[in-house]
Amino acid sequence: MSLIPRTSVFTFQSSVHCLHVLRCLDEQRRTEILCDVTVVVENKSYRAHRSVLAACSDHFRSRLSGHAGQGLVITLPEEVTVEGFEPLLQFAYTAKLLFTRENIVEIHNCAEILGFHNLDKACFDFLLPKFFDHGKTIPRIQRKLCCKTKCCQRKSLQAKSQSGSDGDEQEVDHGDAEPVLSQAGQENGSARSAETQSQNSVSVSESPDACGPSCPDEHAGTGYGLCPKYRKFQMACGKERCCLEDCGPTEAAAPPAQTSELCASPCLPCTSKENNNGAGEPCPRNLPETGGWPENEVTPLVNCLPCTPESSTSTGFLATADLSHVQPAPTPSSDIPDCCPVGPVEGASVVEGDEVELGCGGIEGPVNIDPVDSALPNLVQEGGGDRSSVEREVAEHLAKGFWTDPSPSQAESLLLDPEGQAVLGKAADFHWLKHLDLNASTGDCPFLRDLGEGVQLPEEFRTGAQPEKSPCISSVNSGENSDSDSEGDSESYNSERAREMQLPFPVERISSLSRNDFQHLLRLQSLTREQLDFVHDVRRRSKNRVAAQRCRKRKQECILGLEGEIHKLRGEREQLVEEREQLKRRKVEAMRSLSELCHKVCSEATLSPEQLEFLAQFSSPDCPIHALMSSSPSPDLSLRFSLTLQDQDPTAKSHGPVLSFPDPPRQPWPHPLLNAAPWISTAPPPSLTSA
DNA sequence: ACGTCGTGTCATCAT
DNA sequence: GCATGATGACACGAC
Repeated sequence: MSLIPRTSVFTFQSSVHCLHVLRCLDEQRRTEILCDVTVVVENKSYRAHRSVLAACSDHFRSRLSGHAGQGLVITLPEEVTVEGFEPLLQFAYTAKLLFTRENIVEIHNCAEILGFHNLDKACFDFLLPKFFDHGKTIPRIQRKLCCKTKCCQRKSLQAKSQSGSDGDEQEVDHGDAEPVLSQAGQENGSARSAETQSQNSVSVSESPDACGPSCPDEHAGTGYGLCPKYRKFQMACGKERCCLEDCGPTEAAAPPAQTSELCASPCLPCTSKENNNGAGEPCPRNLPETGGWPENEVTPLVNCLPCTPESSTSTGFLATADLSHVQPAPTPSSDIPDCCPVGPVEGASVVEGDEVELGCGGIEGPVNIDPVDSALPNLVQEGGGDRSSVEREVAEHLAKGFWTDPSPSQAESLLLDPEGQAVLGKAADFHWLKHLDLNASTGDCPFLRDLGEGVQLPEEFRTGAQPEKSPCISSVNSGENSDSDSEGDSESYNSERAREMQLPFPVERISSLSRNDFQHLLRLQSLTREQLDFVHDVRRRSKNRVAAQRCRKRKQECILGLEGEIHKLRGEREQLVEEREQLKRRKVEAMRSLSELCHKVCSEATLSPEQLEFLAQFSSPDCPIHALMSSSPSPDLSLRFSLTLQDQDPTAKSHGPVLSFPDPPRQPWPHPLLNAAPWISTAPPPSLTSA
């Protein structure tokens, strides 16, 4: 069927669509298993499940209620067209709405006629003006931010870390240049084909937390699904897994709740079964009723790609559009005001069919999206030729906006290199988002609105001075919400892995249990070798993480303690220095007093030579005693007492000479002078008594 | 572009 | 021998 030649896909988050159920139902619908109703639209009939239709549409619910049996045929009103109904039917089963500028109105009408739930009116209110307002015919696709920084980190980490060292892994996991879709094709070689066919789809999940850190699909296709933090371990253990495992059968087998936890949005991972549909076939889930999307038509997004900028934007878009002829061009964004970004949209999956008119501002430049030739490597490789500014813009986005290094060479290498593609997502420069008309409030944007009340467009965007980053993406990539990413990242990743391995107990117990309890738990559970390895590794990392935190805390406390001790010692030192200066001042004062006393004694009393000599020991040179001593020398005393003047301290020089005993007096105590100097204390000095 | 900081992980050793 | 804790070293992202 001619399905939406120029298509955009918006993936709406809806709790109604249980991913798992949807997956199964859509599979059944396509294979007409358990289909109990036939819907006739115009001249076409569609097999479906009445329960699904009734759940999604008031019209169907009213018409199906009270009817039983398998042969029920419902003919829709004439107002309902195939063009409008098919996307709605697809939406009912996949929660993905594929629309184009041409059919968006038709879809809107059909949705209103059929009373489709979960197609927020605001979506149309938001989309329609974007497509048709201002007299512009350029569909504007609002991007919704979805992925979390950790996703980006992980991918970029993997991209980085795996560069050069994970060649094998890359070959296995990201051998296909199309990361977005690789998830769908990891099970077998045919998956690659599916990816190739799906390359013209841009997938973006709609919920910020739709694809959290643990979103397995983020790894899909890229093969960078491994949490970089564990890459070494994973590599060592040979556990490298691509989305094959992350988004593959294991996840499909996961309970819906878990699946939705991984990807809350209806980004349904392709199951292995789906992927086994055959080479060259896109994921059946994403296929229209005809069994596959026409080559030039849209392939719905793939699962949770949008988790990360890489997947959601760069890779997603890269995968979608055949930009092989598009070259990065220095086309200023300003040159194309209100240009609709071609890139993938967070919260909305943009699937570009072939000949998608991306022209903006009157410039209509079809971007030929060949599902077959739209391999990424061609993106920048080939020359430009005649390309519209839009194409150049797209190329610029790809070349500059999606990776850090805008240099074409590196961009090319990135495109050519699977690991490089993961790096694409690392880029936070979504400058092309400036073309979005984001003047509308977040409330007007159903995708932004889904992000929660806390999401606010930056002032630049509200005022028109739009920065390089998309408000939707910026909040995700800016790391604003990544405060608790680290641990949450690990835990979510472990949880994801635990689900993949179908661990019979919650991963939280691995690290929370005591040693005995943990071993007891392992004894109770008959785990496979892989599960045991995983469990032990999780426990080891968890313990070590806590130990490292303790260690660092102790180290930090030790540093703080040492700093405090240094501060304290410095204070003590200053106090001691001050005390020393004070003692020096007192000493000088004492010497001055003594000299004065000497002057007084010499002037008032008549002393014998012995008395003079004794006093001279404790007097300064300027004391008259010295003058008297020189006039009447006493050889005996001079022998017994050597009076020396010396500087005891460099600082003491300024205070004058100080008398001291170079040697302890050998004369036995009491000194004979004591009799001559009775005012002197009879208490022997300690030095003398000890001697 | 570069340095710093925080964190997780791994390897190693000690208990 | 194994589990666990401590710690240095490394990688990585964020700033």
